[in-house]
Amino acid sequence: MDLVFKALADAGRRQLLDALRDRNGQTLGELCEQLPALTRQGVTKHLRLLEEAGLVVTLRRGRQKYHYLNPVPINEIAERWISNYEKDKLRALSALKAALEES
Amino acid sequence: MDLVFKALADAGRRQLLDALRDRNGQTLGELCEQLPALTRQGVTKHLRLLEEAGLVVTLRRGRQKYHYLNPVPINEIAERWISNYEKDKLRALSALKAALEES
DNA sequence: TTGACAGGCAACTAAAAGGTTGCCTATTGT
DNA sequence: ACAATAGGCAACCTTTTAGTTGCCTGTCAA
Repeated sequence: MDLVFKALADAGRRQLLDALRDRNGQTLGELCEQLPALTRQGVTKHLRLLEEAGLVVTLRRGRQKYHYLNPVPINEIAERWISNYEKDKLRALSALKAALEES
Repeated sequence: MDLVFKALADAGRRQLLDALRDRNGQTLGELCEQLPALTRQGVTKHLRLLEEAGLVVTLRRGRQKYHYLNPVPINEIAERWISNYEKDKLRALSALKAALEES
């Protein structure tokens, strides 16, 4: 769990998660194209952390490595924090927000 | 939003949030008792980050400072990640499963 | 009004994290 | 077979972050 929070703490890694959300199963090279600010090795490091945190699952095939988003740990965060922290109030809040946006 | 992730990345800060969840409105001194591993100044630093992230709201009265948990940013995380990721969750999982089974 | 209590500020140290360069391995296509 | 492609590993540098110590400010109560 600690690893998940650490992994989410970096903007570059969140960007990688976003990239995988937009298109799942990308290779390292493809992901690098979407983070031009970093070198390939930099991206590799981020992906390793994401993988260790269980947020990304990889599949090596031939000389490419495909990366897949695993949403389960994020879901677990929600379970922990949201359910603990005034779930009722928040439900009321988002209900109110939805109601307001509806009109 | 970046600050929220950074703030949540540290185990000590999450511990502080837990302490406030268990009993809201604690003073710095009270919070220090629950983190005996840290000095008062260390706890102060953590609380400042939590406050900057909007996760904790404070109220100074006399010589004490009361700390209150603000669950809204955590809810926003959930809104962002869960709603986005949850939506794709089944698709991602089945894509992953299909990819794994293909080989 | 003075001492004790609650907390704040600043400088410093140590450890961790982000990022790079350079080189190595394995796979694929010609 | 060999050149090109996809990625991995390790050493290194730099910045950030966690934590400390030391001292200062404001408030309350005797």
